Amino acid sequence: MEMAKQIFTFYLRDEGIRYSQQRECILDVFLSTEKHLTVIDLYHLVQKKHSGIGYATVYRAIKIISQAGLAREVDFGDGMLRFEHKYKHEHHGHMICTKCGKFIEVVDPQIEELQEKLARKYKFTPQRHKMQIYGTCEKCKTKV
Amino acid sequence: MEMAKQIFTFYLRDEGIRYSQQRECILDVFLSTEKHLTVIDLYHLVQKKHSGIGYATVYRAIKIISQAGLAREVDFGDGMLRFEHKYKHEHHGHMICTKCGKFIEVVDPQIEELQEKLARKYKFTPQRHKMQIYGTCEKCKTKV
DNA sequence: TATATAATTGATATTGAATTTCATTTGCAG
DNA sequence: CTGCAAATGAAATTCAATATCAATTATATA
Ligand SMILES: [Mn+2]
Ligand SMILES: [Mn+2]
Ligand SMILES: [Zn+2]
Ligand SMILES: [Zn+2]
Repeated sequence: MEMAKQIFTFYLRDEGIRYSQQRECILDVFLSTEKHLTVIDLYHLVQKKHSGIGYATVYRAIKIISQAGLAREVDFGDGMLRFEHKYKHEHHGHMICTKCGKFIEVVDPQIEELQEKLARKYKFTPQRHKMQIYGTCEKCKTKV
Repeated sequence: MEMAKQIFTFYLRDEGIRYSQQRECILDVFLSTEKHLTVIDLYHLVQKKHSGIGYATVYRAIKIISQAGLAREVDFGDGMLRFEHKYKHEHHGHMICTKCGKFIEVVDPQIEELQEKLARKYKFTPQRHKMQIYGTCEKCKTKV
């Protein structure tokens, strides 16, 4: 079994949360894509495998998957929360095209370091951070 | 008249948007505080001066104030959009305490420069960007 | 393995901020 | 002034997030 599923199984056990086919299916579907999914997106994907699984179950499952450390919530400011992989995916920022919605994931150790430094300066204990650049991607730049 | 109000007046004229007592009052109230206000916050403050002004008018006015370049929308991820001053306030990130809600405004030219560099690297034309660090402030660190 | 029981599920209801609608009011050009 | 389009304020609508609840199901234990 892949490591991500192991982590999930152990998390369930540790927290006294029950295993269920629904939760396994939802995790499988989530792990099988690298997209930044909204709950509705994930629900539609899950429907293809098991049309009986309800929206509320998907909603609750992805929350648990997040708590288990396998997903990270990302907010692109468009009114819907998204979920992306967290396990074996290093922290990154996003550059989001305001025209086509496409985004680029960016990693910059220098920025990360400077952020740590800022936190130290203000005696702030950082837990998570967010870096987003909104603008126009190369393709959309040339469009009218 | 202060410059900010000038800018607003000219923006209204340029856009063919009418002047109104309500809009002026809402702008005055907004300019008179340095807080990060939600629409409801601003509405309550406006109520103290002119109790007849409705929520929808405040909502519409702060949007116009933003468009005029006097306010910036900030999203601390708690489900309510906030507005802060933009005019004569340099761009900054936020460190937000997840325990008490307090936040610290941080400016780091090095990070800004690195972000520009990242954008260039991906041929991305940046319009605005966001940097937020969530964690625990000095006071809350010691609490249970 | 059968049973008790507490967690989970799925349909549905609720919440709350954002946004829209619309009848009335008002700014302002002529 | 007057006419009329824009603005206002109350209320309605939207929609994602979250809660509710009766039916179902996983799992501990006898
Ligand atoms: Mn990502
Ligand atoms: Mn600020
Ligand atoms: Zn684009
Ligand atoms: Zn604090």
